[in-house]
Amino acid sequence: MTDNKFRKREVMMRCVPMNTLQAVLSGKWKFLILWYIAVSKVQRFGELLRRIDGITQSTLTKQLRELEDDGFIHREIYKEVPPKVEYTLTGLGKSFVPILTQMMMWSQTHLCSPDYVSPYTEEQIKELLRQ
Amino acid sequence: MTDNKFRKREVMMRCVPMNTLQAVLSGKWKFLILWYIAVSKVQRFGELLRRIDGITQSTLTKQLRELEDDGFIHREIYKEVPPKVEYTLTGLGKSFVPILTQMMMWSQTHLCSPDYVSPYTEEQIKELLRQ
DNA sequence: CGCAATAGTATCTTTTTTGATACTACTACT
DNA sequence: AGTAGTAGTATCAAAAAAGATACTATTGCG
Repeated sequence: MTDNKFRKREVMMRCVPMNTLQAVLSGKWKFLILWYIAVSKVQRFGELLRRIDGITQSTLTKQLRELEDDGFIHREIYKEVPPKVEYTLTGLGKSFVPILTQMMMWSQTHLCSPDYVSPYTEEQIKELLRQ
Repeated sequence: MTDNKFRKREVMMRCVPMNTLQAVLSGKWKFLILWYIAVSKVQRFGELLRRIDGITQSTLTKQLRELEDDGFIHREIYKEVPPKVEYTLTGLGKSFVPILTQMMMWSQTHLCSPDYVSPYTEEQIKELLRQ
């Protein structure tokens, strides 16, 4: 699976940037999943399922497949028992992290209550903005 | 309608930033609508309908109402015949424009074909990043 | 009078997305 | 032999989102 395979190829060809982005990352979970993978770098399926509040197993599976098909994440299967699968960001995925980080920060200051305390350290943020 | 009225208040109270943002701006059209309003600053209903490819009138109405309820846009009704309604960004909406702009630019370089030519001038981009 | 123009609303239907539930495979451990 | 643990799949159901269609109001114009 390379960074150049997209589910919605037609959209990409005559690309209108916002339309394409919207087509690829719309839905209820995509940003959240990318964010959780970005923050902890490597994620196993079960851990994502536990962390992302409210998502079901089948939905998570589908969303991860789509993100993989669209080139945002890589799925590494370890031939172990019990099974182990790790999800990591691809180059494309990593390049999107600074935007996710800014979205998180924007939401923090504009949507969350004023006394909200960020769970992320400044160093963490800096790193997320860099990658 | 102020910047502090949200459709999904419960989400905001115990705010987990990415969750809240996702809850408020998910769906197939929100980013696109905000983007079109941001780029041309003031928009009439019919113009948005013509510009946003594939959206239907009833869907556009619904999405605009939600964006209004969530404090991103302002709806100005002119008591004229035929009717005239203009949509503009609120303070909250404007504060989100730099992120939209970066999303657009990211999509341009990472999703669109390499020979894609941006329809936006550098000055326009600069201004969009500032506001 | 009949029509155009604009921004809708009100219903109903379809499509898409998400969820619930049950099931599988493999191995180690008790 | 039965159970736990992981990452699923398969099927069906429900909910949410989006779309189609018909309708409204107002006024100026021919």
